[in-house]
Amino acid sequence: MKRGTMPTMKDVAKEAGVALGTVSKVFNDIPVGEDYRRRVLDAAQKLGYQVNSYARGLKAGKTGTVALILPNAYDPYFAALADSVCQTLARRGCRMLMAVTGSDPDAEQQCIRMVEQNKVDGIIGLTYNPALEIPASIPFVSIDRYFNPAVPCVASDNFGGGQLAVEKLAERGCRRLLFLRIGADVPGEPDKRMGGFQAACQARGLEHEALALNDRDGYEPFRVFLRSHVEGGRLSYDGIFCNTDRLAFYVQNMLAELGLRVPEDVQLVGFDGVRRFGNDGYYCSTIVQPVGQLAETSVNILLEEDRSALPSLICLPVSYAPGGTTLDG
Amino acid sequence: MKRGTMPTMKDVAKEAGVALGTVSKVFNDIPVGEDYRRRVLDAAQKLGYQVNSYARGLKAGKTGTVALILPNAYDPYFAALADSVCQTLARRGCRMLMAVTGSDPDAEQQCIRMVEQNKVDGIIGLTYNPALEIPASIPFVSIDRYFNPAVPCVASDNFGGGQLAVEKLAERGCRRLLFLRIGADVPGEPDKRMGGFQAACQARGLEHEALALNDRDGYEPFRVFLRSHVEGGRLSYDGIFCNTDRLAFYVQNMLAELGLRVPEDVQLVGFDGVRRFGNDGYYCSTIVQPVGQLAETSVNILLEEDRSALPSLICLPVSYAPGGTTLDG
DNA sequence: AAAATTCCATGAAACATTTCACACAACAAG
DNA sequence: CTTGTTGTGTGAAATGTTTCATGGAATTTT
Repeated sequence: MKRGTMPTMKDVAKEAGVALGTVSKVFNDIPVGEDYRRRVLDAAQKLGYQVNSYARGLKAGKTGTVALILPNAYDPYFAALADSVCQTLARRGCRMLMAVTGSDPDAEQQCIRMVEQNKVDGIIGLTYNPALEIPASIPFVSIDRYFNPAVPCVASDNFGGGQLAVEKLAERGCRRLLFLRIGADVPGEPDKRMGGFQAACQARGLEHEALALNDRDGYEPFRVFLRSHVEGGRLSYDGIFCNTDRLAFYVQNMLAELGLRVPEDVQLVGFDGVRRFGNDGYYCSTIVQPVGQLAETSVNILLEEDRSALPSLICLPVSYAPGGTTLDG
Repeated sequence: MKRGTMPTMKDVAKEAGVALGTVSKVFNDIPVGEDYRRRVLDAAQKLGYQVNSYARGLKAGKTGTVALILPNAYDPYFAALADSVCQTLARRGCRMLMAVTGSDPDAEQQCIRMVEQNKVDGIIGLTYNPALEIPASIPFVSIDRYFNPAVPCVASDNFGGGQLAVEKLAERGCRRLLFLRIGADVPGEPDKRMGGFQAACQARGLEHEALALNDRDGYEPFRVFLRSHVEGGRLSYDGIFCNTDRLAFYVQNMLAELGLRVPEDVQLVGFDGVRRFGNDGYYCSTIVQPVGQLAETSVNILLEEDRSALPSLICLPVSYAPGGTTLDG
């Protein structure tokens, strides 16, 4: 072994006085005589040997690296997801390659090509391009967006979350509910929140209305809408369900501007379970997405050995967390 | 080329009717006859060829991947940094491998070994283990923590930030200043915020005091301290500088509990420039860290070809942003 | 026009691993 | 004592690149 370079398996083999293949077996948990195993591990320890995962990847095809493709890493929901995925992968001895797309369809496609080139063992994608070309040669799991039965999709139980929000608001005395939605206009699992809201309202015979807008429209139309529904200092609704915590936050400010008190006059429930400073309180009462489970499930499916019968959609249970914008005991 | 497998350079060479080396040159931007270049690119296009960066990494040593090691990905400052680093690297044609440590010294060391094994081209570390063993074989840039002159460290101008906070508070009429600090007790660049605060107060002849606590103590001691400094409904201080936005947020709540109005009775400045929901308003008036520049600078130093004369510490200018907790015009 | 020089495509070797056919030893069965 | 069987270490081949010494063609020089 030359000085200054990293030791190789060959060096370890020589040091331990065993064959190259034996060293390989030891580092791949292939049964080997206990005495041999010891000798190899001792030699490796002494030389400071570490497997070169690029050489391994070249021959074996497996690289122990998984790519996570996200719109961005700063949005707290995405950040929490990235953190969870990274931890989950580490627990399974894998590394995480991260790529951010800025929600740009072309960038998404390019990211996929980029990480594909890097020979990752799989891709977890949180993408918005409905026409995304998903590589057939490499396992892919989608979060929050369903493509087709052949592409496993992991998501929160968005429909159930919509129902849960209605249930909680109704339990707390609300009778006239409003659903507010903002987001991209590519169809995705999160859109089912509205369906759950409507189904639950109908089942309970509650008055309800919905206003669904696109990101491009901004938040102003909500303000206009709310203002036009105030009569005699009272809002026509006593409960509002927003499709994201961020929207709920804006709405809370708008209501304050209109002189309406939350939660006394209007109760408010958001969605996501986003936390202040990443790990502190909630911004509002909210339907919490099981971020840890989303990560865990995605990774499990991605690394599943038997890929012959994978689920096409998995919905994970959401929960309710009070955050001061509802009348909780 | 066998069906179902990825095409290799050899396949491209055969398809294009050129030699293997020629194909390699084309994909490494090594000058090659224009007609050859065309033929190769056409063939690659036709076959859907992509360089196998593991094979490349094996032979060339360069892998086009950089590792980012962070305590976690959900804290908004870290999340913003991760996002910026990822974007900066993408712009330079590199991928980002991310590892989270949970601020555990052992985990930090293990992360380094893990990514080292992955043959990354460099490591950007945001670590807390002062005794961290930094691999000599691989470029390393530290953010916010200075190890020794041989390890380049990139940080905000924390001292200047402390001064700036005092300056802004003084300009807005504050005369009796308080510095509050919470954090780990490993020494790091962020500790200089206090030095800047004190220097600026002395230079201006302002009354001032400081309370520096450890994470373990929690926030309660601050509450006790503040309460004990209220006399006749007035706080002994009219300006508070907190070493993080998060602390400032807590302090804001504590002040409200004490019946003190912000900013009328007490003005408050935080540090970090952390944004609500990752990209919305600030939590408080704050000293903003230049996250984009931190990322850019770190990457530049990391990928610098000539590693003979690297800076040992680079401080980047911070700025002030009003956030409602100060009396700004 | 011949010689010298430049240019540039060529393809074999090297990189660090995994895999697999092989051989050898040990042991059981006939 | 021979034959068959099992178990396990061995080392060559293969993986897809980059690099570099080589040589042939084109161009310049004398």
